[in-house]
Amino acid sequence: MEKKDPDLCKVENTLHILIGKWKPLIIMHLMFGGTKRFSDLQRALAGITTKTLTTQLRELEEQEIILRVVYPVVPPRVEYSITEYGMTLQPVLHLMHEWGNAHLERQLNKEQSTFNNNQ
Amino acid sequence: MEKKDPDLCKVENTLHILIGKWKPLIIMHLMFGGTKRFSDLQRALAGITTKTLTTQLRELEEQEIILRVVYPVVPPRVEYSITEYGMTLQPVLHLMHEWGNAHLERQLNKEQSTFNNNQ
DNA sequence: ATATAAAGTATCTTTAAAGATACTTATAGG
DNA sequence: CCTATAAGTATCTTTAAAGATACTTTATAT
Repeated sequence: MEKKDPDLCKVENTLHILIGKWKPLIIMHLMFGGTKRFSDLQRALAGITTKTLTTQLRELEEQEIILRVVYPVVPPRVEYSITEYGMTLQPVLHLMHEWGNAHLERQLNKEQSTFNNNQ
Repeated sequence: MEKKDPDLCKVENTLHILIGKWKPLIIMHLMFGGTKRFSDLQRALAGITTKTLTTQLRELEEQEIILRVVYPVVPPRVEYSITEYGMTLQPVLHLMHEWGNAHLERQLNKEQSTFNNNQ
């Protein structure tokens, strides 16, 4: 990027962590809501299936963004939390949030002015 | 995010702009390489098909991230460039690049230590 | 009259992500 | 001994993104 060589672009690395319909939401729930159980997350992410949630959590765990702790009890108890490393994503997510918010407002304004022009 | 309400999370707005196997690369080419013709981009993004390139460019144009200028000549000449608004993505991409780069190095170190442990 | 060039369209096929649904496991409590 | 419970698996189907390939347009140079 500094060398103006897009082949050296590492943006995809970050994108790869974040891509997945539910991943940003999962990360933010754990980042700001603290430790959560599987069923807590499933409740919070209304509409996600167990299979999808499992897949997303396993991928995030593999990347060491989240931690999975299993308590050997019956019925099972599994707790998910953000790792220290996962927390390093916070500034990135924050900036993306800011830009995304501004982008949304821009789009609303655009629609509004289209509406006005059609009056 | 500030209110710790992930439903208000706007990260997806940004992600939506960036998602697409080639979009970050297209944006960065135009952001750092300046105005480019369709065929320039196709050459730069080795392996992309015309259909895919067209789709990605049209979506970015629709979001006003890039500008498409058609010169009415034969054979056609079409130039793509980043918009002023598109340039506002630069800090976001920069941070994503930094994090992605660090993440890559971390993964390489991890592999290295696995290798050492297996010696 | 024909071939060429740039920037696409139009279709069809492949692949990957996500969703729906049913099943499993092991034990504590009634 | 039967049931309920949490955290999943296992399969199958749907949907969306991307890729492959062939075709189109039209003024100009040959």
